[in-house]
Amino acid sequence: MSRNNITLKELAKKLSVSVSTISKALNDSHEISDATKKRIKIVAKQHNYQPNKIALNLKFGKTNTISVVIPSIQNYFFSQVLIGIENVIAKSPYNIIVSITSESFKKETQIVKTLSNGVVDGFIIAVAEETQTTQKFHHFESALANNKPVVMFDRVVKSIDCDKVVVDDFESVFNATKHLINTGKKSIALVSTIPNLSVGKSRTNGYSKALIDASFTPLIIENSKNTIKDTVEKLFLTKSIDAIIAIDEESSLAALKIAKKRNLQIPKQLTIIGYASKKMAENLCPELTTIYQHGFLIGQSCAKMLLERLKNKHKPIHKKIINSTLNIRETCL
Amino acid sequence: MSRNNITLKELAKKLSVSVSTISKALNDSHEISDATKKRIKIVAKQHNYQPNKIALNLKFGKTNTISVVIPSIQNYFFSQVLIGIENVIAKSPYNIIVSITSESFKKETQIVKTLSNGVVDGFIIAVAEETQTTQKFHHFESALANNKPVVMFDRVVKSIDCDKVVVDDFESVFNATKHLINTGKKSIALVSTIPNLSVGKSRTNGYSKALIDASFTPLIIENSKNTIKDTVEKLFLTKSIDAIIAIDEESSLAALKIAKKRNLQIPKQLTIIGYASKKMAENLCPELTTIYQHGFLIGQSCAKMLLERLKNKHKPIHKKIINSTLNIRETCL
DNA sequence: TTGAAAGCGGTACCAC
DNA sequence: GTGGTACCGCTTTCAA
Repeated sequence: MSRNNITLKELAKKLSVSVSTISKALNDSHEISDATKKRIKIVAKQHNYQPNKIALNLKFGKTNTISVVIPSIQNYFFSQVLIGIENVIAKSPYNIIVSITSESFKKETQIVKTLSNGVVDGFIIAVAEETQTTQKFHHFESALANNKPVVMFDRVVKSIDCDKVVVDDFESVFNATKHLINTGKKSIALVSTIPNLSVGKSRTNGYSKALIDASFTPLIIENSKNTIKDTVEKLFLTKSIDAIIAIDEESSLAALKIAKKRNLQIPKQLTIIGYASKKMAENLCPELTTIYQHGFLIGQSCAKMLLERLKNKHKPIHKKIINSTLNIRETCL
Repeated sequence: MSRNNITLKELAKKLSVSVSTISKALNDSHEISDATKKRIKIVAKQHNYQPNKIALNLKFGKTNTISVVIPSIQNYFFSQVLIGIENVIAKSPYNIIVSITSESFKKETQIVKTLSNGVVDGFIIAVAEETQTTQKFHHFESALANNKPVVMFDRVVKSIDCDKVVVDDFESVFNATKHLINTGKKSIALVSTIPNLSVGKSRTNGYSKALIDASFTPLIIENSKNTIKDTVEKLFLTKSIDAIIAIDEESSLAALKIAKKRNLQIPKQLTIIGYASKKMAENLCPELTTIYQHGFLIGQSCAKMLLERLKNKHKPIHKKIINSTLNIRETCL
């Protein structure tokens, strides 16, 4: 295990020429004679010279790196988005660094503040749950003030003036609920473990609106991921339900699991529409009807928007909406 | 949207003191009077001064950042490991940047080479599939030569002399197969979509050894993720099988799906042992018996090893083995 | 065609 | 207690 990379200075000494000559030669400047270029390049290769990125970053005040900040990596949606971002950025001169907040406000602020100070050129962010509950957004303002553009997706902050890519959460759940009503369901419950998230609220609102429009009373079951199964079990004991909208993966799995445990016939006695990855949905039994959010597309859009913004800081702020689709599978007819 | 962060120099001008005074004051040097410190700190806070990380990195020749390179983020195992790494690193002064190779050799070399040049202080890597097939490892050697320690996990390279954390792939599949033999299974097939991976080979070898030890003939079904279902279907048509060992998630899901399609009674007519995330395994029906790899622990071990190595470059190379456990669920008695 | 030197944004040694 | 300056590794302008 040897020392750090060889530097220009060391090469210069070895070759008895100046540092600037080396630099120019390696960058194929016309100022340098072909002979010297050749001589220098050979020695550089011998020593496996690689320019120090950090020095370049400092020199040019940019790093060609963008930061992707997501609350969790265990979440199929966020990993889909990440792949979409990757897909676009890989074709650009930029690199990605991914950070995970674990839904923590403190981690999020720390990450954003650290990376703002010269480490990255811009951000793609889905806001942590804790940040959405505390409603403290100073770190985003500071990044923007610092000339680091931000693109928010899915979990966005209304009051922050930046590019955004969002899902039609309200509409998609509204439509799904209407679909259930139209197929004759009389008692539709909503199950959620994400009441604190903006997306959870929008989805719940969409559900409520559809029910109220049809003169039904909303029945909203909210609880933590740990206790949601028990809560669903209680629901079945106390109410007679013929359909469930589960607005996150945990809720969806809990609803299906408990329904099966109680030997309910699906979808005959109970219809379920939920959220889950394609892989999960297709391997459950019965296969789960889902509201599919096109994470890959969302990621692509975020990346494109950020690249645009990095090119042109002054174009107007844009908010893009990506529509979800209802993927009908066995739990729903 | 204003300019970049304010610099020490600009602060110095505003306050009519020297740059060094500002720097010392903000770093609470005893050389500076309390009055001046106060004055400077107030103005610094007003202007939201944050030291430029890149300048510090260049100055000190280290970045307090470590790179985690994984082949895929869609893979439950790698995300488990990532959480484990996060868990340890979060308590250290280091930051993590995550990069995804998508199993591509080219991406992997690009990532490692780019980050080696001053961007990170060390690596935690699971080698890409393509790298394992091409058997080109120069980028790792170059990182090590560059004084950037590397910890490999799961997908490791024998010939590279670095710290490693591996799973007992051979033994765990050997034991699982023996378990099946001991419970009276006569015709045990192995299904795989990862014949090119070192871990796939080890698992398959473990299976073969157990069968041969018991004087059975191995029956190995290998194919791509896209076509594995068809291959399994053919298997059922041509052979009479009473147990399957599926050594990756795709294979496991395919085996279960096709078995159900053919109305085989599980585990009565067909026993299945596979690989899958806990969440997936518990929500399949019947629930899947899995070989569980303790990804979180593996991640923690990797992180601890790298931190140790960064502290002490000269301690002997270490290879740690994390044993898997067989999580018995409904597909196996 | 080559080299000297300034500068990117900090820190720290050494004078004063 | 405060300020000047060299240095980290590189690029680039300007002079030779």
